[in-house]
Amino acid sequence: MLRRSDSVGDAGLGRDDFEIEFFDSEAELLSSLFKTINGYPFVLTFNGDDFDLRYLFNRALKLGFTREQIPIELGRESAGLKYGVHIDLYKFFFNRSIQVYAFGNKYREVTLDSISEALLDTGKLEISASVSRLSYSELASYCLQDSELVQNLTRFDGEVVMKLITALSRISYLPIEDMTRQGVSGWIRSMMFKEHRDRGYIIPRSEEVRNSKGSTSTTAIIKGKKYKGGMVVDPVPGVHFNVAVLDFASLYPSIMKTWNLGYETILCPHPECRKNRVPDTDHWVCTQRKAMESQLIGSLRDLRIKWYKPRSKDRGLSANMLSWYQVVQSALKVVLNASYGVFGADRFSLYCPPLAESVAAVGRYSISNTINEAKRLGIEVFYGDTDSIFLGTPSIGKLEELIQWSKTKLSMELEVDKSYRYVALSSRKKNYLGVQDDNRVDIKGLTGKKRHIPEFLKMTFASLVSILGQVKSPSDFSEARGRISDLVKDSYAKLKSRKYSLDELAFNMMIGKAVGGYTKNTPQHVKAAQQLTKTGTEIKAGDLVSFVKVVTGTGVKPVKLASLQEIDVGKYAEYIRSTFEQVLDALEIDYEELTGAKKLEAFFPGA
DNA sequence: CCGACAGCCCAACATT
DNA sequence: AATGTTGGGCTG
Repeated sequence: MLRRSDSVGDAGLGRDDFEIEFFDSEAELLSSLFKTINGYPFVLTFNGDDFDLRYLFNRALKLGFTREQIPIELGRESAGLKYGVHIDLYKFFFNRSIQVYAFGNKYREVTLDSISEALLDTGKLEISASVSRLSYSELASYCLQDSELVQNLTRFDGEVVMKLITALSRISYLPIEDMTRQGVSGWIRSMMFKEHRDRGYIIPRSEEVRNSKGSTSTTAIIKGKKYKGGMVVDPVPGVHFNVAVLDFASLYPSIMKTWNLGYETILCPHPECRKNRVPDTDHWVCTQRKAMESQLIGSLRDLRIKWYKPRSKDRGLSANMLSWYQVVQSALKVVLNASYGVFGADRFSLYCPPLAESVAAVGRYSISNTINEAKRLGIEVFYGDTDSIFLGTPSIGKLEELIQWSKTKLSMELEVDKSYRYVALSSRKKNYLGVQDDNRVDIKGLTGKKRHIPEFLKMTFASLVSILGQVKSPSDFSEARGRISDLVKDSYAKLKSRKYSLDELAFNMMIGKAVGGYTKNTPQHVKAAQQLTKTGTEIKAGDLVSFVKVVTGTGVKPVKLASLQEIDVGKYAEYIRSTFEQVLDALEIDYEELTGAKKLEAFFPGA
C-alpha cells in the first residue's frame, strides 16, 4: 500500500495469513509490483485488459519508467505481459458459450461479484465509502478479497477453469491468451484454418465462398431469420404416463459427418453430383470429394461420444482423471454445438448459408422420418423438438426396433435419454413438466422457473413442483389437487394482506441496451431504469433492473423508490394466475374451479 | 478486433 | 378493441 498523508485509521487486516507492506512512493510500489508480476507464469485479472494493466502501464510511464522497465505490453483491446500469460477472466466468463454451456447459466451478470457469488458462494466485500476514502485497513481487506475471488475462480472444483482453458486452447489451436479473448467463431476459424494448412489447401476469402455458394432456399418461420431451422412437434396436451425421451446424439455434428457436409461439398461444381439432393432444399452434396469440415467435426464428435464421455463416468478412474475427462467432453460439446451455427453467422470467415441451412434441413428430415417410423411401429408420439422425441412405451422391444431402424436407415445414433413417470403437456411448444422415476422434476420453459419473475412466485411455484413430484399414479392427482388449491389460495391471501416484501414482489430484468437506446418503445424495466437514472443511480447495458408493479404513475417503480402501499395487487393476481395456469392446463385442472378464482378476483378491481 | 444458429412464449407497447 | 411489433427469457 501507498502511505498517504490524508489516510487515517489503523493498518490491521484482521488476518494473520497476510500482512500489509507499505511504500512511501508510488514508484517504489510499482517497482515492487512489477518484480512480483515477472515471477509468475500466469497473471489473472478481472477486466485487466481494459483497466488494471492499462492503468498500471500509464501510471508507470507518467512516473518516468521506461518501457523496458514495465512488464506490460498494451494492445488495442488487450493487455499482455512480457513474461507470462495474462488471463482476463472477465473476457472469458463474458463468452456466451462459456456462460451457457460450461457453467449452465449459473451466473447472470458478468461481474466479479455475481460470478463469484454463483460459483464460489462468496461475493465482493461491501465497503462503507467510495474506494478513495477508505481507511488502510478497509482498503486492504477489500483488495485482498477481490484478489482471492479472482484466484479462486480458477481454483475451485479441482481447477476446472484452468483445465477448461487448457482443453479449449488445444482444441482451437489458439494460445491461451487468444482463446480466452475470442468467441466460438474465432476458435472454430483457427481450428479450420489449421486444418487447411495441414492439408495444403488455400484458405478462401469470405466473399469467394459467398459468391460461389450463394444463399439459402428455405424461408424461416421467424421473420428476420435467414433460413428454416429445427422442427418442433405440436404437443399432445394432457398427462402421459411412462414416457421415454429419445434423442439423436450430437444431431447436427452427426449430420455433417454422415452427409459429407462442408463449404466445398455443398453445391459442388460437378454435374453428376446434382442428383445427390439435400431434402427440403434446392441444394446438393458432392459425391466425389470428402469435406474437410465433415471429417474434422465428425472426428471431434466421435472422440467425445466414444472416448471422453464414457470415461467421464468410469468409476474405475481417479477423481482427477474423471474431472479431466468431464472437462474435455464438455469443452468438445461447446465447440460441437457451435460448429454448425458459425456457418450461418455472417461474420464467420467461412460463412456459408446454404451449408447451415442444409444441416438444419437434414435435421428436420431425420426427426420427421423417425416420428413416422415410430407411428408405423405403433408407438405413440407426444412431443418433439429439433433432436428429441417423447414416446409412449408399449414395450422395450419396440423402442429398440426404432433405434435400430434409425441406425440402418438414417445412419444416426438414436438413444434413450431419459424416462418420465409422467409428462404434463399443454398445447404450448417448448413448455413442459416431466417427473422422472426418481421423483426429480424437469421443468422446461414454464414461466414459474424464469429468472425475471418475482421471488414470491418462484417460491410458490417450487411448492407446486414438489407436490407434483410426489404424484405416482393417476389416482394421486385428486389429493395433489387439494394441496395445490390451498397453495394458490394462500398466496392470494398473502398478496392481498401485503405479507410479501417489496423484494419478494420485485421483477428482475436484464436491460439489454443503454437506457437511451430504446427508441421503438419503452418496456417496463426501461421505465424503471429511467426513474433510477433520474435519482442518480447509473444503469448500464447488462444490469439487472429490479422493479415492482404499482397503481401509481406509469405503473412501475424501482424497488428502491416504491412502497408496499402502492403495489398493484390486481396485476400480481394476474401473474399468479398465468404462471399456474400453464401447469394446471397441462394437468387438465381448471384454474377457476380449483381456486374459486372468480370469487377471489372480485375482491381486486381490475384483476 | 469481434458478437454461433432458429423457434416459441409471454407481457407490454405501438399502431390501426 | 384488435392486431402487429418489441424485448426478454427460454428450448434445442
